[in-house]
Amino acid sequence: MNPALRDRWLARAERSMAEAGLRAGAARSRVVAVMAEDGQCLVGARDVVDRLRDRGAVGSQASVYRVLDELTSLGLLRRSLDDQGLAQYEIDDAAHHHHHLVDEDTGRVEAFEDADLEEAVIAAARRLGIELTGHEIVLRGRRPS
Amino acid sequence: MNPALRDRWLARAERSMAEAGLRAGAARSRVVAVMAEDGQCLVGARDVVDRLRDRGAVGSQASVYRVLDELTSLGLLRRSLDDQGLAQYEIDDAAHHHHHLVDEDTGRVEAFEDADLEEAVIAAARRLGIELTGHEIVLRGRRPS
DNA sequence: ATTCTTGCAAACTGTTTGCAAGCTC
DNA sequence: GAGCTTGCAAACAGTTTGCAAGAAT
Repeated sequence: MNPALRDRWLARAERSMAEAGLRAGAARSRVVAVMAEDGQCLVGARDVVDRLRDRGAVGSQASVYRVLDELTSLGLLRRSLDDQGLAQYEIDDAAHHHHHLVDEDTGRVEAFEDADLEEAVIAAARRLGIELTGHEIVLRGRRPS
Repeated sequence: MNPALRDRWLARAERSMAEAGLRAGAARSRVVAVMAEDGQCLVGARDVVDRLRDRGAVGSQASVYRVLDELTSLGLLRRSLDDQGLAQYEIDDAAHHHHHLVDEDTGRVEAFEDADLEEAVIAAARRLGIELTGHEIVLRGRRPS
């Protein structure tokens, strides 16, 4: 977990929520706090629910899902689905552009950045004659032991 | 739709199914036929169901889902999920390695191949120190009009 | 004749929604 | 005090599964 990123995002989140007229209710505050810490790479919506319920911090999963959805609409989170169709979220931060690496052995997902790969994507888009608006890359593999 | 690919896949499908002791029931045959034609790029499971039901070719969606799942287990199809978590399938053919390009305007998905991009992926995996077992790339963009 | 396949309907699971009570500003 | 938030429970949708009737070999 990257503390600088966490704080930057928290600051932005607070600003965005205030601007949108959203109040600091219990569920919302807790979800934001969890995402700032654990949402720097993909977290399952279910995991967020469980983490908050274990702590007794949030009463219902509906609230968690609702807040995650809201934060996504505000551009604070990015939503995706895992292989099984379960919702996952991660912080949406312009300066933290990254892709995902899935370990075939453990199933664990981690983030990576690679400037050359980015350039290759841009070059490919040019060859295809499209104006690129986004892209996602998932690498699957194993770490040699 | 590429007829050569269709025929190659149909032949392989027939062989694999026979080897597995699967019989040529109505539902299975129809699903295979549809996938050979329309499954060269991602098709929604639901679309397959609808297409076959409109034709009166298959009585229940359960059969379609079952067959799609079977074909995936046999390595004949590859399964994924769209943005909304709906199941999608496409032909799994070694010689037809491709990625996907999503048109931001229409939402339509099409396949593309790009050798340089493939190399960039391999190079990135090497830099990351992983043994690559697979990868997926989704490009989003729009075609300049 | 035997075994696989199909269709039906019910079950399942994660996610979403309606509503009344509670809390924030 | 007004109106946003929350929690509960019920609804939802796509997908999966159990089972009895119907085919394929």
